[in-house]
Amino acid sequence: MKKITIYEVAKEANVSLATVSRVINGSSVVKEETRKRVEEAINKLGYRPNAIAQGLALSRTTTVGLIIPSTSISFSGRVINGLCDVAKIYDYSVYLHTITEGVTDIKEIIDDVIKARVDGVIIYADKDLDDSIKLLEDYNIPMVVMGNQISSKSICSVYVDYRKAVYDLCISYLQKGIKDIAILQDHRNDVISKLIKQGAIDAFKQFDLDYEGFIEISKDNRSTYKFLKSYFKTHKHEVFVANRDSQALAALNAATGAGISIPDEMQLVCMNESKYTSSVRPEISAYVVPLYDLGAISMRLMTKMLKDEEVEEKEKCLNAVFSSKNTTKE
Amino acid sequence: MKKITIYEVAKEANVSLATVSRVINGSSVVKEETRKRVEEAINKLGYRPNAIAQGLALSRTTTVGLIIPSTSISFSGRVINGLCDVAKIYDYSVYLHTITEGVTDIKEIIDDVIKARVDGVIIYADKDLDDSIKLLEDYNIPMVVMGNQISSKSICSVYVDYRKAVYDLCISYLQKGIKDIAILQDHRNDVISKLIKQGAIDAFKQFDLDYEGFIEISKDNRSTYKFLKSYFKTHKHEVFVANRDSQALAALNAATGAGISIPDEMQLVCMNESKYTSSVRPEISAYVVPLYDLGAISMRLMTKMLKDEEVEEKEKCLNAVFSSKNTTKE
DNA sequence: CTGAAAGCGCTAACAC
DNA sequence: GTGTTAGCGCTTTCAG
Repeated sequence: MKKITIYEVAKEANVSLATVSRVINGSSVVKEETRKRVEEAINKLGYRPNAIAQGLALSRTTTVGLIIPSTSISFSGRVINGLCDVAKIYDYSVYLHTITEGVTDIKEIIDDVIKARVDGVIIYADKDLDDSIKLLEDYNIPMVVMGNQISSKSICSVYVDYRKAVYDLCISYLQKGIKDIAILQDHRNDVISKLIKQGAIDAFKQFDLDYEGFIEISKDNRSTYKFLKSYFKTHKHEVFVANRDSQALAALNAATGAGISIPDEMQLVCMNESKYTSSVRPEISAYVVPLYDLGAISMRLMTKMLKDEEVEEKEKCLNAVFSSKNTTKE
Repeated sequence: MKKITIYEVAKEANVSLATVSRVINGSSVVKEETRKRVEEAINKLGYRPNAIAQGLALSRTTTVGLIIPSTSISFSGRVINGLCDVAKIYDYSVYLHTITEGVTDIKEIIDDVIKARVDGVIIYADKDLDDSIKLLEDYNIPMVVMGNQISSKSICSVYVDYRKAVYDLCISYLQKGIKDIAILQDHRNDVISKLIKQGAIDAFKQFDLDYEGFIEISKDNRSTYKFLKSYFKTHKHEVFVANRDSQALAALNAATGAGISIPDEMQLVCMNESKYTSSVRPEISAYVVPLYDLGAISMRLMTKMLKDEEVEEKEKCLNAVFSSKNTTKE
């Protein structure tokens, strides 16, 4: 199948290429008859407009760059689904870039998306990405940040309010007189980890208490499980909060292994429900985070920015909903 | 930051745009001094070559389309990592497309990648994608199929030999006189599910036996867990094989719930190890599938095809390695 | 309503 | 070595 261009179509339909272009873009009023003729020619020849040439002519690519840290890609599968589905609806293409710490330099990636002349960039910010964001801001390219609360002239963000979730959680426990609430650090998700901690701090402050239940995992621990296994030999808490599903699983196993009965002696809450938190026994009580929506809404926001539609909320907050299972009481 | 083109750079450096182009592409011999001058101009102006224009001029985009069924995207996170990492090395960009059954039409997606003039397409084939593949073949566009064994002039493939894995597994059990080996169907991964079944059939044939242990899950079952829960009320097997990690977890829970002790009464094997198969207790014996490699090798293969380098193996087989944990004996 | 022609930014012969 | 120029395929005024 040789490459066939707008010229071939024009010749076949006996019109000028301008007319073909008009038909393709469904623009100005083309006489019904000519349109028919052109469309037939297009079908006959199997013509597919060259998006590259269009991009060049329009200085617009209907393409967005998606930047995701490779560490969170499995976690963000559903995010990508939502994002792509919406992109499809609005006829945008998605350029995928993963950043692997130590391997891929974020600067290079930014360079790449700039070169590719994407119309916008959507970036999943599990770490502190201020630098990169500033870099992109210089290019004045519309940007949506997922997972972080931030905004500016050309930046919107969509995030899950983990802080509030933990805040509410802690408040409800504190009201029952339960104060020994431990929160496990999550190196992989700095930003979220900090938010979660903050939520607890804020809640405790309401009760005139200082929060001191944050458990730091020193960097040299090979795995959360290993760490917790020894941790639970000497510690126990009324409530234990983990961020990632795998951390919650690790906690469940380690605690059980150490003879701590869950939920009787210790309650366990995971901040990110997944099919795995409900695939273990006991099923882990967890917050259901609207991942698909996170991606979908981010992309929708992007389309709005690109069409210069008004964006009512530049920092869109999504709520995580608590789903009580069997690692918490009542 | 206004858009700055090769012309601006040329003017700034006091050379013609051809020279700038040469410098960018590190091509022909440019006098060291002029090169310096041009590079300074580039830096000063913050010039970034327009990949779109380059693509047009070269009729080559150094871009590959990646097509992934949205159902397997979480599963394929590591695949994507491998793929992107290698893409980065060879300076290719990745166009991501997810296909959601019932929502996105595969034909539309093929249309999109054609329009985008990608240099090649990498497609993750969990279902039977013969039609789509033929469609792409018409365009004579280099293609790498992941997860399926197939090849032709313009098609290579990288796959994991699940058939052989199961074959070996069955043989080893049969040699011990264990014949009651059940394999659970996996609707989500048709192709693999069939391969796994085939492996058993082949193994049993070696012992002059017909294999009859394939468990079909009728489509109307809401979840594997629900299905197995009632299944294990009346059934029990010496060995139970599941494909996906979540199916294995479901089997573990359902069986345990039904009072079947694992591995004593029933051994359990999962065909796809994940952090979750080893996050439950007992840890599930499973095959470690080189997902990262699957993506990395596929991309590497693609770069070879695109450079017309010789491809020694058009159907590259990857091996899954059995990792014995606590749901199997010895 | 349709055609002619000037770009969009870059590459690659072909001259000089 | 470096500059000139003709495209790559499409959109978009501007005429007609």
